[in-house]
Amino acid sequence: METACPAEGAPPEGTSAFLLSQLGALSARMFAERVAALDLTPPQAGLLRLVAWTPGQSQQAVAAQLGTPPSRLVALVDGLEERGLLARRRNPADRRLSSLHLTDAGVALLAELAGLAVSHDDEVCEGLDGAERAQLHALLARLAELRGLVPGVHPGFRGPP
Amino acid sequence: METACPAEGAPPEGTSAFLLSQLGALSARMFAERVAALDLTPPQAGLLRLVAWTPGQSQQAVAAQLGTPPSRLVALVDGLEERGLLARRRNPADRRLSSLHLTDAGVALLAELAGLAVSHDDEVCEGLDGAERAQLHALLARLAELRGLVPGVHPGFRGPP
DNA sequence: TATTGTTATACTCTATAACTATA
DNA sequence: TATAGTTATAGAGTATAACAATA
Repeated sequence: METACPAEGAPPEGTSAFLLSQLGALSARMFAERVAALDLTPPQAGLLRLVAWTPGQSQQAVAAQLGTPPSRLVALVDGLEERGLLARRRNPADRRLSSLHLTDAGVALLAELAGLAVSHDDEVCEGLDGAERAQLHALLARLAELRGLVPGVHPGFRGPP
Repeated sequence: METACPAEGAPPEGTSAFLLSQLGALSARMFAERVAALDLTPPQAGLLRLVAWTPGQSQQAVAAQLGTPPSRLVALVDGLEERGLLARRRNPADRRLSSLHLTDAGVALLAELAGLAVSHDDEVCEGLDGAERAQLHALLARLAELRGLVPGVHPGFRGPP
């Protein structure tokens, strides 16, 4: 597996960290292609997912969870609202706040997204048998938990500081 | 590990593909921070690495290997050349071609980069014991090979189509 | 005419900061 | 005055296409 490198002291390209970056980028690109078929970008899909998970939150709260500035949410929500997937509900008690909710169409699309995620995962793991997939998943889940990665928050967002 | 989701049909956020994207993005961000200490961007580091690996290639050839348009290389090479890390050598036989080579300073910096890559890998794998690290590395290497990922080509570049 | 490297331009994405409306 | 959402602006990074030099 190790190949000789003509330049003295060249960095090891085959580290797990490097492979993780490569495969992670590949997985993200493949996912982006798939959600594009649903006319969604990965950040839009991530927002949809988060709103489904914790409905009724304010845009500020959602932005904080995603680790993105609130201003970025505006265009994101706008796009999904225009397509009837997401809805802003003004809080009558404090009219500055608008809580986010999925519409029925949004829930339906989310179901499609779920199916897509399954086939995406299958494509990414293609070539590994069942036992190997379980091993890989266990190791990745361990690392993610150790690093405090928020489940469901897409890498398109930085995540909380 | 599985938590209930209030929205029907929410996509499984804990797939290996999703974890791979999350951890890959994290690893890439951590690497970017480390190379920033050497005043390099990840694409610059990737270019340095590739030139070390296959010195003397034309910019067109390097661009093709990285899967990036040749025009993008210009600024990249400019920056590294100004810092005395990389050198263009005009081919006297065909003066359109300029081959790329590392300078001594470039080789020295590459050695630093190698050390950095090792500690980066260690940081990414922190929390796993030796056996688990070996398992993880084997699985990732298998996947990378199956997907035809070019060793050493940084995710900052798309890679050959 | 074809090819290498370069420049010019435009586009996408994101963050920062100023603004409004409510409180 | 303080806060939620919005708008405006600017920056980084990249791709596309036009260009000049050389063959």
